[in-house]
Amino acid sequence: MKDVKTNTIKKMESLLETASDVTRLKIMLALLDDSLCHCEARGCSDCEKLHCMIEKCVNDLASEIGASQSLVSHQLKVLKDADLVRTRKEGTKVYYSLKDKHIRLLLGVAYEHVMEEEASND
Amino acid sequence: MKDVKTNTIKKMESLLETASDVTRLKIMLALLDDSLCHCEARGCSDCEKLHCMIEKCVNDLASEIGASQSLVSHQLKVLKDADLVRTRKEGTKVYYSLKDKHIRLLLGVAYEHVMEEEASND
DNA sequence: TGAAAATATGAACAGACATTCATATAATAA
DNA sequence: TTATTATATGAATGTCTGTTCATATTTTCA
Repeated sequence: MKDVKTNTIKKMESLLETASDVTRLKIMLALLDDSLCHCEARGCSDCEKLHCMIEKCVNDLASEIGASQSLVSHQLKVLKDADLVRTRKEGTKVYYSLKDKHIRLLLGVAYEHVMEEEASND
Repeated sequence: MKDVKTNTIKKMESLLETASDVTRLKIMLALLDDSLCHCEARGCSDCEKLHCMIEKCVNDLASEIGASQSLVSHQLKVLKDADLVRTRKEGTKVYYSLKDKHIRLLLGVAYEHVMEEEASND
């Protein structure tokens, strides 16, 4: 990890920057929900036991996290442009899901860090 | 991962936000450098094989990443306030090191995501 | 065709933030 | 003490970004 190229660091910044927003985190956590896994039915290839990927449309995400349709759509565009989510169109609806296991890992690491911090002190 | 508390999400945002800056990433990557490990000599307890933790003082970090002393000090304060680094004072010098393995993991996941992305396309 | 549903987009504003410059503080040595 | 080294801090500035509101686009169905 010694000589990391400037361009690589910029891409790391972009990834973390995109992930570091409450609204976008709520969206991604909603897409990380492990209680509603339909991976097998959808033929998902890189499903993991506890961090299973699901997909939800814009309005459902908006009502689930309690934000306006416009805001969610704006932030989904940010997530899409940064390649953190993928889309699937069906009629008038657009279903969003997390891009790959790196994103799930990133959320998992951040989550565990916060949880351990909460458990240890303050 | 279904019902994540608002406060937990805010802490996740704070962690990721703190990590998502080129200058701070350069600093942390400099502290992740695996070629200068002195962990055993320092009695480091949570050292890992390839991601060994080291410590460096402010001026050394500044010259290593090519930034001003003031900027590095400012950003180190941000990292310290967010609990991503720890400090050790020795005379007039202050040595900084990464806080724990979660931070190393976070950097590792972000790094691998970018590297795989670079390898696969664009 | 027109209406309705779902999503996307553009403009605008307020608040936050990274960087620089100058200066202050702390610790050591002479 | 004074000088020097190392680090921290305050103010100022320019830029970026999250959110809202209004509106546009796209698709389906009658």
